[in-house]
Amino acid sequence: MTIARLSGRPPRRVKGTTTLNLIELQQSLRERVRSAAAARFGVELEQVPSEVPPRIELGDLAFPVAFEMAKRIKQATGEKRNPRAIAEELRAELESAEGVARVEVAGAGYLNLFYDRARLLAGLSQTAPADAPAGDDARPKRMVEHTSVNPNKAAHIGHLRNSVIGDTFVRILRATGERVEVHNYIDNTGVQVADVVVGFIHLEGMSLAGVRALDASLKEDYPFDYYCWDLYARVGLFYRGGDPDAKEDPERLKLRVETLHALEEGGNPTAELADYVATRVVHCQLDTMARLGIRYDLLPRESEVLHFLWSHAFERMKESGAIHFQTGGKNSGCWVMPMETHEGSDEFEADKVIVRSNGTITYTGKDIAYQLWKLGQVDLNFYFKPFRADADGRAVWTTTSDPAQAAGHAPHFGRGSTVYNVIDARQAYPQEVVKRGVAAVAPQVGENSSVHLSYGMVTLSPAAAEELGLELSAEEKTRPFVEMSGRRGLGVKADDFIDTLEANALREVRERHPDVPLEGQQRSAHSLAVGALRYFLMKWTRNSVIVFDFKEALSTKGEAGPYCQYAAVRANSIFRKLPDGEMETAQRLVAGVAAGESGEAAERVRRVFDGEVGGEIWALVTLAARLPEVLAQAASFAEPSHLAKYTFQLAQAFNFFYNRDENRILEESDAPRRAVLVYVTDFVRRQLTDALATLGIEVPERM
RNA sequence: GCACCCGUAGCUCAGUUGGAUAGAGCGUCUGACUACGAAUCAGAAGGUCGCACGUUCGAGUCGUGCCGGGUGCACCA
Repeated sequence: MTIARLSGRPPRRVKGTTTLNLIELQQSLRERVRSAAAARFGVELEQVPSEVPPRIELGDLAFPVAFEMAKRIKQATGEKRNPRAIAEELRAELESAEGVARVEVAGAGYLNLFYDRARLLAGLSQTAPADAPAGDDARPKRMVEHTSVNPNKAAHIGHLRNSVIGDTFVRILRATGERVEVHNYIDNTGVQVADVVVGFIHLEGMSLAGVRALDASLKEDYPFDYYCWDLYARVGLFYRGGDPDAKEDPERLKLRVETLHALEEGGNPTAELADYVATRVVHCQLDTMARLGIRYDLLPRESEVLHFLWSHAFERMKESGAIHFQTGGKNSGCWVMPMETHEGSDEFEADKVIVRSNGTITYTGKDIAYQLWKLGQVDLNFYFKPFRADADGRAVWTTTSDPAQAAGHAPHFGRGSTVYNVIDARQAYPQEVVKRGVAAVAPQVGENSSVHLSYGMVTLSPAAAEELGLELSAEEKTRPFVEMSGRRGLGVKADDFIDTLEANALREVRERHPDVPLEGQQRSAHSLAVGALRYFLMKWTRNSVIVFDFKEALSTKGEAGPYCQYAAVRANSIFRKLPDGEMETAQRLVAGVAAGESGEAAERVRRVFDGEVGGEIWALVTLAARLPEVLAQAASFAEPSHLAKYTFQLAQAFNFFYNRDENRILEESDAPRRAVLVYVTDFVRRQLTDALATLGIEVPERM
């Protein structure tokens, strides 16, 4: 990964040249505007906003600063100044800057800057070295929790949205130089696990040995997590006495409560069976995520939060006064956290119960405890042991209550500075409670250290639901979408869907490349399937609800991952055919022009960027150069879809460039022009490849 | 009742912390392949940015009020 970092120390300069870096250039121009505003007009600008003009003809960078200044001058002196006149005065100041060819005042008072294109080309495409490798423990650590699927069934497409958002966000943070720790929380003692355990024990009459035997007998096309998926749905039906529309039978629900209690208690046969089931399902889910290149550092388990962490966190909550014991009223006998900001009423209680009157802990309570640990606010550490190794050999760790199992060489987990929880938008309120709880217990870390990375759910179009064999009620048919439901067994299983994508992609690849060995075809098909799926889940802003439709999700045309991959593949294929040494020649030429060399060659390089076609090429270069800025923005807004949109735009711009007859590289006979085209294409494919990699998408060799 | 999210082209969605002529994809129509790879490209049609006030030099973006849709407000997770 070679991505310039935006914050911290400035990017290095290449020795012996005066190559300009785009970010440095913008900084220095901003400084010029600021000092000129102060010197000529006595206006102190705290920040100098800049923007990219809507069209390349309007320039490379614009400062809409004259409007604000006119207002300030009027406020200070009462004198009315025309924004255009102000802009005119600032213009000369900017025009003399190195790397700026000219400045125009446009519209009502925009300052539009045109860069010296040929001169800047080398600097734009110069990417700073990647940041210090992880292991630098001094840097603050970002904690990202995602996936966290209940370990009682196979993951579906809705879970994938969570994982892909989380994983992409992790990649974005790392690309901007952040230190990141990734958690996948395992709720191994919750209701959902209890329900499948009820299924195994009471519907199937199995003991742990029986479950093991069953597991061993299952075939590849119907693995353990699929079995649990169906069993879980059967248990849901069982609670309702066999009628999906009936109410749950309180007598049958007693089995759930008993089981849940046994799981929380631990150290009994039911808990052992549950542990086997949950662990096996986690392995399956990890396999699914690994297909998409998603991995984790740590799998913290609820059983350890409960048995190990809770008592410490509970003490801190009590000491700090964040919670108190209720002796009367509706919540009598409970430990509650007051939520003053929330209006209470007869119907809705304002206070949030943390510990129930029967002594058990609510989900919110556990979450506050866990969150406090992640932020290093509980004076206790878990024991850790390796869970398994990833395909690349790196260990994924998990927690354990058993000191005998603890590894002596575990990494230093926890003690993060900021925690990002990827959780769906419906849990906004409980997340708010957790955030408040953490801040109440540990005011020094405050509310800002907890970020709820919320996202809308993935629902099914009625057509998709019917394709899955669901009979829709009349009411459901009128709705724009149908919610997925594990309880009803309704959902698009992640592995099934990836299989379909791979099969489709393989068919296309085989058609185009019948000579390539099957293994190579499958590799490409896999990359394309991952590209299609990850892009599909990433192209929406987090807020929007995705209505899943098979046709749309399977499409590889238009705004889709394969479109972006295709642009990179085409660029790469040019370089496969390019004579040896031509890339190096191009680099020398561009570097020479950047260093201020004059002469006929430099002049011809300059001319490449003239005119309409030249303007288009330049627009492509500046768009490609914007990747670091986009990454920084995606990171600070916590909105990975910005990167997806940018990647698509870059691919689109490249295709536009590529399709122009004037830009056919291998047929270009003018040597300097050809060199510039080679140089630009190489830069764009590198940026495109980096952008895709940050989205978790590889560029296949062929497609 | 209270809180949060959403309303932009026929459909699905972007819109860079208030900026220039509101953009994509899909769909529709018209064109371009003995290919630096057509999973592509060029072009056309398509919008009172839910409505009304307000703030501002400037509003899809900010404020207020309506209208319409979604979600949440458990001793469930």
